[in-house]
Amino acid sequence: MKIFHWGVIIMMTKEETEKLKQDLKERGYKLTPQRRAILNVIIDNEGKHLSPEEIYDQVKMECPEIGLATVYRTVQLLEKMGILYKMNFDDGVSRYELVHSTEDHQHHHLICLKCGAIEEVEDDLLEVLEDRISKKYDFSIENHDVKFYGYCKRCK
Amino acid sequence: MKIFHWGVIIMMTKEETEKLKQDLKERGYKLTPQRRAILNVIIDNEGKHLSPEEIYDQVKMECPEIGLATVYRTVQLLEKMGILYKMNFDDGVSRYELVHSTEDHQHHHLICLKCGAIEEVEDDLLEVLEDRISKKYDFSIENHDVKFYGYCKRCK
DNA sequence: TCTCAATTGAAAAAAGTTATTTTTTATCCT
DNA sequence: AGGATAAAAAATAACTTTTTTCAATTGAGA
Ligand SMILES: [Mn+2]
Ligand SMILES: [Mn+2]
Ligand SMILES: [Zn+2]
Ligand SMILES: [Zn+2]
Repeated sequence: MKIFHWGVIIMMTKEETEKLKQDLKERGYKLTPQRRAILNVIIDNEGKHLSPEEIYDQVKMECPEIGLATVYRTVQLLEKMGILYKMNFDDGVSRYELVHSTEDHQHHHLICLKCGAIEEVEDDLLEVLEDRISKKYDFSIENHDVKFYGYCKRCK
Repeated sequence: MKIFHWGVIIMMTKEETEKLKQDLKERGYKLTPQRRAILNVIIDNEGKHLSPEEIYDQVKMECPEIGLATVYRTVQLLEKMGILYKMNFDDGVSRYELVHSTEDHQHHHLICLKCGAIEEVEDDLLEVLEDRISKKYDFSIENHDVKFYGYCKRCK
């Protein structure tokens, strides 16, 4: 297992790999080295929000012959399987992160207008607003996408 | 003034046109027929969220020789001036709407996962959440982008 | 009217993403 | 283990949206 100066690379355990293989099999998909490498990169970068290109750059270290199209195909597949969540921070690329199994709604993000840092918000706290919207607009809410733009502690 | 079956076209008044001309002049820009036509289309479609291509298609009725690049340039300019707000509904294009002068924060949107209808939410109701975030994360909030995904009254 | 910077339309380029084609491979079955 | 087969891969082309380039035009002011 490789060690980088900023910490240890986390990888899927044997059990997680088996679980993934099983999930894929149930839908008629295969577990390829490319797919494993891509998911490993995403797990290694938990907390970041990587674009396909960024994933590609990292995956090439493990798997230098991989193609960018394979990364695109894989993240789409993993999103369809509910393993990844696709996000848009209006910077011209799509970004992906692991779905946190503990949360039933997507968490919120704080985006610094100066340095671009993205911070995650633990609290949901939208129950009141969502209840009111459900009733007032007769709209059943399945999920949300909440971003706050402003200045982080370092920039304000 | 043209009348369509779904209503009357709203246009900038003389005063609004003068105000815009003044605003542009202050920044060294000109009020061209193309810019006026583009803004008129956006005003005519208040409540919708038009893409540059959609604006282009409509503007061509008034101004058939206009180029798509001019539409892109103009919406960018109007956004920079605080007249338009650029949004992203993850459908592959950017979309624009008039900034509502009455609201200090962008309003929320309800997006139907079945029919794609987009409805606007009047209530902000994020004060509690924003206060808490400001304190807990030491982050000063300037604006937000809040979307709720679910099923509208017709689709659920 | 003359000047000049701003703006335009057309075309090309860039950037991100998806589709196509051929080759390779993971999985299942004997 | 070996072979069949459907899925996935790489490579490449195509596509979509947006930006840039550039020569020609225009608007505002002197
Ligand atoms: Mn996140
Ligand atoms: Mn709106
Ligand atoms: Zn910052
Ligand atoms: Zn609907």
